Amino acid sequence: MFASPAIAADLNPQQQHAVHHRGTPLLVVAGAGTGKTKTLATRVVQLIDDGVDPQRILLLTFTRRAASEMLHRVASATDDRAASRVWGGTFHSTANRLLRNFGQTAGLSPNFTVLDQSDATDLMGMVRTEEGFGERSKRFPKKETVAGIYGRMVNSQAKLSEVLETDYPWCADHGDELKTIFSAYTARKRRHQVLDYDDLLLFWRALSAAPSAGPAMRDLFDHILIDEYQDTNPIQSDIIRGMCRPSDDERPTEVCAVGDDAQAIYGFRCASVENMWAFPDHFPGATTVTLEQNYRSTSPILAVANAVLASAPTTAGATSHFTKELWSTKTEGPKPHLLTHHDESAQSRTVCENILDARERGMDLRSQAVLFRAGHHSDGLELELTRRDIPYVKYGGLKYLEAAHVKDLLSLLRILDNPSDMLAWHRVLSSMEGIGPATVRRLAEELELESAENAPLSLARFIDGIGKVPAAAKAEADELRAAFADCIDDADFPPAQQVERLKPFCAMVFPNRYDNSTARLSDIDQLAASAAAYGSRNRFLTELTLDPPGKTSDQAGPPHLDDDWLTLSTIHSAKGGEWRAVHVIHAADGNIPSDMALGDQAGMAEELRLMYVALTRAKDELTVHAPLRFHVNRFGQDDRHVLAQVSRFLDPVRDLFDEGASQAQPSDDSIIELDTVGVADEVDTLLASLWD
DNA sequence: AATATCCGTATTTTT
DNA sequence: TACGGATATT
Repeated sequence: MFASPAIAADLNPQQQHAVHHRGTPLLVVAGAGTGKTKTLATRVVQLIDDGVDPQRILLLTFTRRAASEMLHRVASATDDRAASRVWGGTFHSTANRLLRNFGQTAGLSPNFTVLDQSDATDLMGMVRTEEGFGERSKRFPKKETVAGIYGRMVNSQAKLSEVLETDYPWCADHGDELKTIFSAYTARKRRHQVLDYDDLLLFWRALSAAPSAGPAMRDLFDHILIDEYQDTNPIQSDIIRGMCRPSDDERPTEVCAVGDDAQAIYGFRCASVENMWAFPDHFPGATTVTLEQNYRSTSPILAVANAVLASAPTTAGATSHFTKELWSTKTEGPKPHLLTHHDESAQSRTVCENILDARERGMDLRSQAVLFRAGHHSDGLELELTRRDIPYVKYGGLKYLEAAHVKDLLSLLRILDNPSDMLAWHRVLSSMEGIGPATVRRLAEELELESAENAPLSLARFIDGIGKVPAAAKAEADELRAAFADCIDDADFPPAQQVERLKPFCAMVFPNRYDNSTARLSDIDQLAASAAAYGSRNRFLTELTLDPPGKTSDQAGPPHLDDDWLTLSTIHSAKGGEWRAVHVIHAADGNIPSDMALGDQAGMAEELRLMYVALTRAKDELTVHAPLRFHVNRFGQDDRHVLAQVSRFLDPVRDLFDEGASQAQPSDDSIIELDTVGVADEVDTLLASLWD
């Protein structure tokens, strides 16, 4: 029965079951650290071993990183070529791939452009202005809010009125205007051959349900495996069902979903655990396998994680339906530490010292991580790490792609790739000296940009010199026309060279736009370097939007230390990761749970699961930090503080921790800070006494 | 019509 | 801080 004993030899019986089960839909409930990745990868290996054609296997993961990690494992257990033929990737990247092939039937050009979230928001903003809801100061919702409403409506498949009522009550008066904007937004996307993230899923779902394309799409795969099923949304659930040949088919598609309802942390993206809970209903006859043996963490760490989860209210916002009690054979290990600190800087110093200390004990930086709720929570720590020359890489938070100058360059490429991409034209044209909204509008008319069929012609017209620009923009426009002319033929001019060719234009335009233009220009070189990996402009652009580099550029660290670095990560981006030593920082109430989630039951439950995810990343050593004082506002120079308390999720389980206050003395800085507060008050009182 | 300047306000998580 | 929006200036 076990064709490849070597492959599956070190799996436990439940894992074996998950690997070998055939014939009915399979749901694997896999607790944190229970070997989920290994099990899924082994199942793929086994399928290939059993003679399934690799390209008839679809493996859907949450991130591209997860997909490549899994396929890497498959590759090392089979021959590499088999692994590379498996369809692996995120829902969005798979949608992209399918739509490039099947999209024509739905009226999509094969080189449509994919808008990332901020592009989509900008487009929504443009439409909002055009429809006349921008100027008047009648407090119309901002473009971010409009985009937010739209996204929630689409992804949760709810009516606009419902979304307004439950999530945006203060916008309820603007229902009609929003409808106008949404339909204009949609029309515009279609006309210009651009898709936003949601469209990728919507088109995929629509195609799989279409009488013509549906059967062809369902015929592509015999096995569909989905990772992180608890974080799928209703559309994705529809897609899976739409892609499956039903159980009464001659050869039904075999589905295998893997997930952990205790780790659902993407509710804000309309993911709903209900998908996972409803799996047995959606797929009649489904078998459920539960993995409970944890191979990652020591028992004392699991004890804390289990206790946190168990303390969740079992009422409405139920945290886990699939009960499981994680256990480990790694019974030995220190109790987790819970450290309170005087303030953030004491926390930063303690974390650094603990990390260096662990390295002395032989734990290299790569097996240590610092996790936090929000991207900016690591700001203080990053300063301290830099000061101490500790190299690190940060995952999550602000992305390099969102930097304005990077978008500038990508817009240039996007025009070449899809000349009907108005958003890109808009950005590029208005970057030139003396060109504002009115001139852009006139240019768009002269170039006949509005009619999508003529788009390539419009680009040709621009290159030929059509489109009068103000004198101040003359040199810039000439350079742009020349650069476009050189780059227009994608076939024998690789994307990296196109980026290089477009750089002089950037060099002319950046100084007016940005104060640190040299630094920004050197980023363009970096972009050229990453473009070198791609054969075509369209591939490069699409990959970049669907799989943006998750890490922000690493700041600290002399080059000779580059082979060892510390990981900093948001908890969201840490999903699936594991490290020997984990520090969770800013575990104070208001941070975890985020105070934005207070007052909302479902939100609170999700924050708790977030804490659970953070705690279960640790293999051997876990330290949770809570600074008890922090600044009222992150920005201004004022030194007002508020007192915080240890996260409410940890408070009830404190006896499972070794507790301590930070050894770090308040720094000189903070002593001065403290005095200054008093001094300032004194001075103010004195001054006030002068005019009272 | 474009741009310079000032003011106020924000505060998550990501494909 | 840093960005968007509104107002003032060129």
